Amino acid sequence: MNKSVGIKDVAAAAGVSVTTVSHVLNDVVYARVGAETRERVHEAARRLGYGPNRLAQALRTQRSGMIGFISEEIATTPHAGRIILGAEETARARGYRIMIINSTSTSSQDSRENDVADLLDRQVDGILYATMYHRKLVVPKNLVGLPAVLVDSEDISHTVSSVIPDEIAGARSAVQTLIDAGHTRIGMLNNTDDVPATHSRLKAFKDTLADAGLPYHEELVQSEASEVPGGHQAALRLLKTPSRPTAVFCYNDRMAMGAYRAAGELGLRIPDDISIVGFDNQQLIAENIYPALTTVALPHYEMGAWATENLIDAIEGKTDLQLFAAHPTLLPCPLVLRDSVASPKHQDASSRAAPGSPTHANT
Amino acid sequence: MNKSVGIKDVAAAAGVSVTTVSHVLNDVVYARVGAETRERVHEAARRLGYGPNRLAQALRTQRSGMIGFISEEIATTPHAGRIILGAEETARARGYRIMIINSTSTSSQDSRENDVADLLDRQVDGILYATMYHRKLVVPKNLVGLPAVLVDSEDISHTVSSVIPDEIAGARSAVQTLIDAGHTRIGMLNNTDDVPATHSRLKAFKDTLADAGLPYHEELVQSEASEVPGGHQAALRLLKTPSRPTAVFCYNDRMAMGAYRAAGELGLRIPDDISIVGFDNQQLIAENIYPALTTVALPHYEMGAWATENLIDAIEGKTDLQLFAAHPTLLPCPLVLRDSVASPKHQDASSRAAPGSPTHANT
DNA sequence: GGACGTGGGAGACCAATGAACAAGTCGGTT
DNA sequence: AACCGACTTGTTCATTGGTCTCCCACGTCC
Repeated sequence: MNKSVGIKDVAAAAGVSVTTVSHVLNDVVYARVGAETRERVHEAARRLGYGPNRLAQALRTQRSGMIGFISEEIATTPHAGRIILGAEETARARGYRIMIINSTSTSSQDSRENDVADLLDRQVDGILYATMYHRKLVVPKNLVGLPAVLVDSEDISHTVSSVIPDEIAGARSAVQTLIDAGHTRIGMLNNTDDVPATHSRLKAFKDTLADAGLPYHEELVQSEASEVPGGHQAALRLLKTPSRPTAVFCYNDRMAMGAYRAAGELGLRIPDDISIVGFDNQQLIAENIYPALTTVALPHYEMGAWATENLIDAIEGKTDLQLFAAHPTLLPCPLVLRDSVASPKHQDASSRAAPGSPTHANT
Repeated sequence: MNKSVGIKDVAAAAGVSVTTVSHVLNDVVYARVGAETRERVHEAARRLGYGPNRLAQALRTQRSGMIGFISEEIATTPHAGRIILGAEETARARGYRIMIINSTSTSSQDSRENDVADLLDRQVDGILYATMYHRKLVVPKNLVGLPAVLVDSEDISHTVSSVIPDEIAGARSAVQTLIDAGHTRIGMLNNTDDVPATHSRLKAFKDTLADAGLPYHEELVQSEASEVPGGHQAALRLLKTPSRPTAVFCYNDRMAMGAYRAAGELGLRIPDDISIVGFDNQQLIAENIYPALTTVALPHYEMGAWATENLIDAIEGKTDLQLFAAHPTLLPCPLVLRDSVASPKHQDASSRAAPGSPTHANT
């Protein structure tokens, strides 16, 4: 096409050397250039529509202004988009761009190392490594020593810094909002996978109950696969216990969706007969089921932003990421209030709605 | 850190010149290098873990191997992830990488041009421009003439090639599946926005009815905002008409979700009393509502892949994108069969389920 | 006439590619 | 015996688009 304009075109147009053009356009402090020459250069650059070739620049300065972003399963979860967005926006604000590589949670350690090497060949200044849910992983070994931050996961050996959601605090606030509404018999629908969230959310559940002086019974926690059918099954078991809880804290929004169905089948209205809170704030679900679900948001955007901000600080020598490596940084999980929580009806806990009685369907 | 190895390190290790290393590593056809030397070079490169500096390479060859991806609202729709994934995977398979820039549908024409210029400064070989839903747009003027493909939108002036979903065929197959199940009174819940999909899906609805010799009545189409509440309202109107349809084609899955709620409230079971088909195949909804929703999938992954494949072909001179510019390329929208469609019960159409009768909740 | 200040340029360098050229070998020719 | 290609095997050098470290020319001042 139209041969793109280079610095030498600007130099010729302004009648100066390329060195001078570089000096004025980069505002080099030690450069001594007359005001009039300066103006000529700027004018010529503007007129020709000059933009520096970032590759040539990168080659010389050893700084590409590019950040590699390795993400597992970019597409399987809407959350990934939020992380990318957080990373992209803060990177851009600081003059960096994001180069994306998609990986899978099942890919071999070798292939992970290749992804890193690949990015390194392209001279990225740093690497963001994101997983699709919070977990502990062994990082590719060529990642250590580099400016790098893990997003939504922890390095099992604690050599790479990382940022994760504060599950405990988030789960506590979810349970607390139930307690604050006056509930004293609260159940939980938990996940069966051995991931950090399963344990932290359960621990937060127990601790919050204990702090409030509320009793905890084994049968109040029912576990199943963390999908809608699992939530449905677990909720059915939970809601059929002799002393039915008046509120349920769900491992995630999908299980909560299953709980909605179970409640509907048992003729229980939400939130009148039973309050429900979820986790994850998957908008498509939480906003759209009826009544809208009160849940805990995962700070995906914020994690992407935090990781990028600190990665760039490290790249620019303003921070030492090693300082963060020992412990993951925790970001708050804010409670999102919607319509699925209410005060329990003050009547004898044994008075149950007759199954099959007229009721609104919960969608 | 460890000074990364360059071609000259390999050259030194193998006892040859850098040119020779370049020649053997790139398998340059006209290079005459002895087999033994070749082996020495390969061995040295392997031993040192050499990988070429892609930036230097790009500078010299005027080909960066990078594709710019401008996406509107990366995070607002899960669909964007599928497009990115399709683009990333096919790009990677061909040795290219994706550089992402997030834009917004509200950003000014100037800012769009800046995004393109930005990518150009970084020497991308081509540009993918994706929107979050199918629409017509005026492209940044510095995009024309470049290797570029629009994903999920059309250039209003038809100068840039693009790929979009085949809405018509997709909608037809949705309606047809209802007809094939034996339905003769079919309603539609449509969107109120003036976007291409609103018109194509309606047209496909009417045409398919006509082709099957089925009558079309105005009151069979109810329009509202294309979200759950809109679907709920529109479905309520539609299902309360004197001659209630036995099947409903919904503009999208969110409206279908609203229809589920309306059906539940009216004591209508899906699919026994009413069959429903959606559009979009938003997995979080379609797979999780009860019963699972039969719907039409939008080929996001495929559009990303097609666009990238053809963009790279154009970059490599194997294709002329101008050939595609006049008409957008249509990709099929496959029907995804789940559980929300059944044959209508063969009884008098006036026998209605009594509202409020015992029923499963539809979640 | 040396020191100093001002305005600007030459040329190396970053890590590669690629066109042109050079050195060594060998068989054949005159 | 000397020379002449032809072939093999590598190397030299310019180039890509910038940045950056000197360096130089010219005035001026004391």
